Amino acid sequence: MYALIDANNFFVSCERVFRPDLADVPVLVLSNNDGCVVSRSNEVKAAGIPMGAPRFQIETKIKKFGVECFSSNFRLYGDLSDRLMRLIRAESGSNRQEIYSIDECFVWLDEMDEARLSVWARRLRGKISQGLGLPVSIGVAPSKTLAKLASEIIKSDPLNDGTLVLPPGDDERRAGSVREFPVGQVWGIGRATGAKLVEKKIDTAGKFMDMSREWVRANFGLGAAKTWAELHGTACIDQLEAMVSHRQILRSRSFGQAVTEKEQMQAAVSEFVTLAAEACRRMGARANMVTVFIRTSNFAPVNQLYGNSASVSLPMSSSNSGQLMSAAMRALGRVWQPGFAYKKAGVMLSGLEQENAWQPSLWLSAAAMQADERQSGLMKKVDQLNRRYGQRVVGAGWAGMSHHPKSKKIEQKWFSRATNRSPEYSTDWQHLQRVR
DNA sequence: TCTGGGGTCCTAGGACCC
DNA sequence: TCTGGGGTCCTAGGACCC
Repeated sequence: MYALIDANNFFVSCERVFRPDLADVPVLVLSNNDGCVVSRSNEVKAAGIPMGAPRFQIETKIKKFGVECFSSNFRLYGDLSDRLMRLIRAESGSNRQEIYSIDECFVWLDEMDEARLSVWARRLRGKISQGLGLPVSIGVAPSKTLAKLASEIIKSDPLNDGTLVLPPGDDERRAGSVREFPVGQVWGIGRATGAKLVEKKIDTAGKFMDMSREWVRANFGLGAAKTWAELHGTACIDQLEAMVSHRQILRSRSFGQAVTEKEQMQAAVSEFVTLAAEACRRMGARANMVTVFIRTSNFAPVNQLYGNSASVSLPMSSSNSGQLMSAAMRALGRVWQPGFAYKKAGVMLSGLEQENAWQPSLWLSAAAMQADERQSGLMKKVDQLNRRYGQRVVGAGWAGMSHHPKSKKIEQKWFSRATNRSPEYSTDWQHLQRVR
């Protein structure tokens, strides 16, 4: 049996943990750069503000309903997520948890009777509420897709205790709320497949389940066929699927103001390289390819649209900020075109291999190997310093520096806008909540 | 008149998830 | 004026081999 534990309106709930005065106030959280809505309280949903709406299109509703708007505070959400996952792990045993996203995880359970499963779920939900103040929905079922569906059903029903168990082989129960569930909202059925199904008059999970598996496979591919089997109670999404090591690392941002100078773009790209390289080292990996992409606004007039990317392969894989940086700068040089107003850029590391199992080139000299080891040692020290004394005490290239290496001051136009970011209550001593 | 059978690898694009 | 930031997997088609 699988349990899915899913935090309700996660980012909004994180803000409310430290702002109990907002418990009954409509609250929303905006994406980076204060661009789009990424998390909504139930009141905001009820007010008809859709997920992903750009802020400037909903100004009147924000005023009308008195909506409290937060800029995103990912250090806060990340820290509360860590605490949530640790608490769940402590309650369910190690090796039984699979973290699926920042706000949800699966837990693998032994088969018990329905009543005991239900008690287990309610107890866990209570502990999370008491320990962290976060509301969660818990679905328990014989497949991940059904567990997820159960949590969705129960989340939208305010009159229950936030947990729902779908026991194996219980077709009677599934005949009700599961069968009526809109097919387009089933995990694994997205917009495109959902629309095609509805066109064929298959608009609920039940009608989808009534089709033959062969038909689903032939018309919608392997993914949809797996979803079909999972809905029928056959677990076929691999237990460890989400746990395999990462295949790529991407760091990108939309800019607060458009960037038109190459030096500005270099500063931004070097910041993204630094972030990506840190993430790479944190997961004990090395990369052998660096990709840089830059682009104008998607909403720019056609003759002012431009976007391009370039990749540079490294002679040997690396997690060294300096080496990745010089590769990224070469890639940027290939795609940079003057005369455009750039709104976004990013850096991707791929060809990842594990540090303890990386494949050096056959022609690599002993001296080069030694140099690589020295560089790795240097990076470890840099990471330690930054962890201990704060972000970017030590950096490479232009990362996070307000000055160009040639000491020419450059304005950091590309920094994201964040007009209403909450404090880092749980990760920064300076931001500790004051109790009066 | 007739035009094989069996593979691998890479890439771009689409679809999906949060 | 203003439109996010991460990821994964599958599929089709092209290029190549014998």
